[in-house]
Amino acid sequence: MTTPTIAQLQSSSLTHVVQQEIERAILAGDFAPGSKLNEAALAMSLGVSRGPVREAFRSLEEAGLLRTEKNRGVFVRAIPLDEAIEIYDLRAVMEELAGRLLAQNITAAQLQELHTTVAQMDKAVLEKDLNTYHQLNVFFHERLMEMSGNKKLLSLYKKLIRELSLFRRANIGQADVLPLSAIEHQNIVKVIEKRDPIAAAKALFDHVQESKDRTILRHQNSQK
Amino acid sequence: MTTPTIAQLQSSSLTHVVQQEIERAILAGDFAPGSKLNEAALAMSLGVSRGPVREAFRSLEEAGLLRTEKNRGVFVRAIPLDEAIEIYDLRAVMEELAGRLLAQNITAAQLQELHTTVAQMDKAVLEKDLNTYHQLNVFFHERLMEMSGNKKLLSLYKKLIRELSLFRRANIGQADVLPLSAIEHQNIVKVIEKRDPIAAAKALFDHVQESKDRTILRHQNSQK
DNA sequence: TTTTTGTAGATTGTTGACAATATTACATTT
DNA sequence: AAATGTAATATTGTCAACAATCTACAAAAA
Repeated sequence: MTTPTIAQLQSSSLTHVVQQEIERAILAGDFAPGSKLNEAALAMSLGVSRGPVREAFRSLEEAGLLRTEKNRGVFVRAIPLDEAIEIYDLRAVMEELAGRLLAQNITAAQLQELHTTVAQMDKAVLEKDLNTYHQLNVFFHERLMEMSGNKKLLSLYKKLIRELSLFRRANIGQADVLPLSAIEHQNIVKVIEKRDPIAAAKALFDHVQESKDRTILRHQNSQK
Repeated sequence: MTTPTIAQLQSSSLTHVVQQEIERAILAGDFAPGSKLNEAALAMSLGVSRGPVREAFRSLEEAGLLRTEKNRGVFVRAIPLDEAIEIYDLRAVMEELAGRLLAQNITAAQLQELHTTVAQMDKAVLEKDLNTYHQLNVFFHERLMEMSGNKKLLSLYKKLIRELSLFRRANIGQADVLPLSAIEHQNIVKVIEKRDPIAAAKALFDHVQESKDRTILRHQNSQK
């Protein structure tokens, strides 16, 4: 059992706990995009009154995870392809910025960490372990954002990724593209290590564009 | 007196109205950054109960305009210089993206509108009308984002601008830089009109960097 | 049969009361 | 005079009840 620190106790009002739990459930797929969330039922199942649930709803609505229809209720947002593409374009310039900053400021220890992560990804490719690869991929990019030192960039990036996860199967890679993706990651670390801001920015920008194109293709195939 | 349309009535729960009102008050400077907002007093002055006020607080907290301390209350956020710089860097790549998209997709009518706005800005410069220039400047950039066609880009941009307005005096330009700023705007429209995505992206990126540098300088001067 | 209308039930919107926590003012001690 | 402890007050956190609105379904009319 973990003993919460004072800071944790301070920050966790019921509203906050409820918000975290709903967010977790949405991201885990327990609440499917488009589905309706019943205030009273949710409050009951969490053992709280409707107040904190409503407050959590307002937060998650502003965060883009829920959508409210007056007098009808709140629904898990479903991200259409159009919006997913918009998010990818935004993500591309954000990662571009991170790459430029990193090529200028990254430390040796941070570079070492990136190398380790990329090596683990290569291993996952060899073992055709899709789940592990996906987790490492998410971690790699989030870590890049974090290492950039721009906290606003990181928080906005995480917000966009959360929303993107509401686009159906956006994150489920296909086995055949794993080797390609892995090579791109190797290249990203390489140009950052070279301290080449322009190349690093381009490598990350192109990498996200590739992801976007693959997502669009996959979507078109699954439609017909 | 304005009679609200049906659509407005539909969308406006008390929570939403309260949220809009608090946001307006913050942006108008009625609630200064760092100041505490009293739930009960605010509810009373708006003629509603505390519930909707609390829900509005949660939205505005997620939007980055308020900050909550458990059992102590909510405060208007004060953006430190560090964070303002981070926001400028993010804004730069977002406007860069908008410029690239616009150079490829802008219509003749939209170009005409930009020319009109820039002409009005030139007029404001001649008349040394700081307020009008500032308003036109905000409008010009927001309109660029809107014309880019990326709705996510627009909404995120507006969110960042709102937060930036909590950085003290960030938006109050100085008379002597108006001509410089105006020329930059002329150049932005020119390269978009040329349908040169790379030049348009660069022009907008550089323009935001200039704003950032001016803001930092102004901050340093006012500190000492 | 199809459409309309009306009613019962369920769900959300709002409120005021109560509990928990923090702040303030003041007395007491060092 | 400063520091500490304590009671009084004010403020936030949570809850449950009531009001307003929507939904579903059945009955009536076309």
